[in-house]
Amino acid sequence: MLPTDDADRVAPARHAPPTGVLKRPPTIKDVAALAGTSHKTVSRVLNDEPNVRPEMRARVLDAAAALGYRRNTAASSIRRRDQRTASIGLIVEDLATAFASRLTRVVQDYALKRHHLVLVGSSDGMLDRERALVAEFSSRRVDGLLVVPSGPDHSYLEAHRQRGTPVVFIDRPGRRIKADVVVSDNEQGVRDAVRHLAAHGHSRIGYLGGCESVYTAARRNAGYRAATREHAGSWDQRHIRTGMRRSSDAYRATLALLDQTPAPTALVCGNNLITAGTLRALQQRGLVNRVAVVGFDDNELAHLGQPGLSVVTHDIPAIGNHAAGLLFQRLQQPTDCRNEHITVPTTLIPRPGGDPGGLPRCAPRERSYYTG
Amino acid sequence: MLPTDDADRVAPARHAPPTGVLKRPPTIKDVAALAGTSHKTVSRVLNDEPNVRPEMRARVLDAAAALGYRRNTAASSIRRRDQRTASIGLIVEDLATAFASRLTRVVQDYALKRHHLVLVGSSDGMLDRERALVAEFSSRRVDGLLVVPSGPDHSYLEAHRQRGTPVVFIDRPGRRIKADVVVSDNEQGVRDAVRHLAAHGHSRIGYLGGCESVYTAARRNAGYRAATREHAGSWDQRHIRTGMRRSSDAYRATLALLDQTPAPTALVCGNNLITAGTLRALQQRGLVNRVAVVGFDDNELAHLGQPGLSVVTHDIPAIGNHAAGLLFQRLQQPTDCRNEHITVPTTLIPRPGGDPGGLPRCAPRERSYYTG
DNA sequence: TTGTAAGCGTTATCAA
DNA sequence: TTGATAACGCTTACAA
Repeated sequence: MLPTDDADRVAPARHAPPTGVLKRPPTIKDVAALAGTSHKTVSRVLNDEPNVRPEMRARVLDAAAALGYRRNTAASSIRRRDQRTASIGLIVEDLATAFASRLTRVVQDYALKRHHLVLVGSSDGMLDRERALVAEFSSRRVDGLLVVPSGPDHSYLEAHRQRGTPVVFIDRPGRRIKADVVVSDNEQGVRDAVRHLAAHGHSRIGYLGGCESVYTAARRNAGYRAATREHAGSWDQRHIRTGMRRSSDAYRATLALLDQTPAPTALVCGNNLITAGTLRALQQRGLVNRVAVVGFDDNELAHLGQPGLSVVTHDIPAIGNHAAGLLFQRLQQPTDCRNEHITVPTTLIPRPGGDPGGLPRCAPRERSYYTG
Repeated sequence: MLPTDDADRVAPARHAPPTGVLKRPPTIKDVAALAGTSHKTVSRVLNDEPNVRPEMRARVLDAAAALGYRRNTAASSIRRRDQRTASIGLIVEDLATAFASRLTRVVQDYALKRHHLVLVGSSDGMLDRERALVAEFSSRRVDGLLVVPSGPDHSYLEAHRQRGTPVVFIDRPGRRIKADVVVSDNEQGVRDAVRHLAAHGHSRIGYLGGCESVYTAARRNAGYRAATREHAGSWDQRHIRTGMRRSSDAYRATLALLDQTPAPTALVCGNNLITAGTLRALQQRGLVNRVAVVGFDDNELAHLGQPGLSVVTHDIPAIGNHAAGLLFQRLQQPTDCRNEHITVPTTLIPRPGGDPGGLPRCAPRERSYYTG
């Protein structure tokens, strides 16, 4: 390229060019030229540094606006002392799920208020995908990481922390590493569900839960056992089934529970997949409004007023805000090394089956659907 | 800082240091020092440039691995000729919705295969938020933009295009600007719904639609009118209601339709909010299995085998892949300026109410729920 | 095949 | 209050 690097410019720099005539994004040098000052002064203005005459400041801002100037954050971050990129990484299991997308939305809103951007990735529950995403985010020099962890070992994140990238786990703790974590109160959630059903006169309350190897499932299963102990004597061990992986597992298990004598009059489901299978089974037996069901996890069905289905929901805004809050706290005070473990209460949303025609007690989330 | 910038290093550089002992991410200079070569050679290896001895290559790769080196993409992008950042921006209305999050997932997978990252933002349907997000993405120098457009004027994007950032609209065209766009075939979707109901013996098919000012709603309303013209004479104009904004509007409108004589025996709903209101009304009248309903947009209810509810769904994978495909095509051939308008067919998923106990014809999307 | 020097757009240093 | 100059981590140009 020739010494005069104006070759790719449409208008000569000496005249004030109309907006957007550059083939490439304008730089502070372009702004400086238009404002008739040095690029350092432009930098001062754009970074709200002191010691700039108001008149000069206005001239620079005008020039920047006229050119549609936007700071190149890449160039900014490599030069600045703290190397900060004003971005954080978030790894979820599957962004296409309701939990992950709502969590992401909350985190993004939190970050955007602080002029940070969120890079998101889906691990699909696979550790190698998680590590690949962390590596990708690391290339982008994210200032911090929020991770819904997958797999048996997250000690690899220790290196990132030592380099100044704080890590906060969400929904379950990382393994083989000590770090901040924000989880739902899964155990209490199931206890609330059982208590709710008992308060409505149910004495035979069945439970369908997931695998003990899954952190949240284990906590929920423990919650059911705890509730059983609380009401000792009035529960039947034959009414508990755990280890379910698919909705079809729950479908079959529900049919088996219903075939028992006496059969449970109410069922608590440990997650949405299980709820789906259980509802199919109840439908098949024509028991949809006869057997009470409390599901776990947020469920669109409940918001549409599905009769007879109550749900224990995650408080996703609280989870997201706590996690993001912890991360930004670490970003501001990198010295503080206490590992916090925050447990967020769940919410029981009752949907009594006795009033199927009524409006749902909680207004449906109008914005949770695509309405284009 | 002193001339020796090793001050913040824990181990001296002359000894091979164990992994992760730097307080900051390692640079190519760190790798070069460990491999005993120059940083240029390291760059060559990392960029797969020719003319490197295999032995040297191996030494560099070993050193990089030992240090946990990751290329700083920020530094890379500001220097490289094309200024590419290997990232694209995606603006949706609300990431917390099923449509947006599934679309985002598809786009991310497409981009990740090409080693690109996706920055996502939610406009909430507000033009000023959309512009703020575009500005933020512009600071990050995204290589291209995918936009679900909001508001009356998107000509501001012209400047970005002229600077080499291609734009592809999704779900509806941008206004006051010519650009590529990928949309669902909303009109045909409603026609399919009407045809489906007619084929099942319905002759009084009602319709509840959204506001004409909304692009997709207008197309769907037009689809119903077209279907009406196709079957001239057998339709009752009193069975169409449009302009609905909330589910409560649809709730009331449905009750009004049902109060007519003769009442419609089937209803087509223009979007999910409307479907929710309609189902509430049918529930109240005890007509859930008596009046057939076809909803528009993907709907969790349908996947759980809600009896009597069929849905017209977006083909979100096709939409996302087409949009991302168009964008990457533009990135590879910036000269090609034809504006493509791609219409993606919708899918009708029938859920006959006559077989409420049966399994859904399409397997439920097991992965579409949070199952933690 | 390898290394030196320059430069990207920005921020930091320091002199004017 | 301002600006010349260096530096960030990397890629490009070019010389060895």
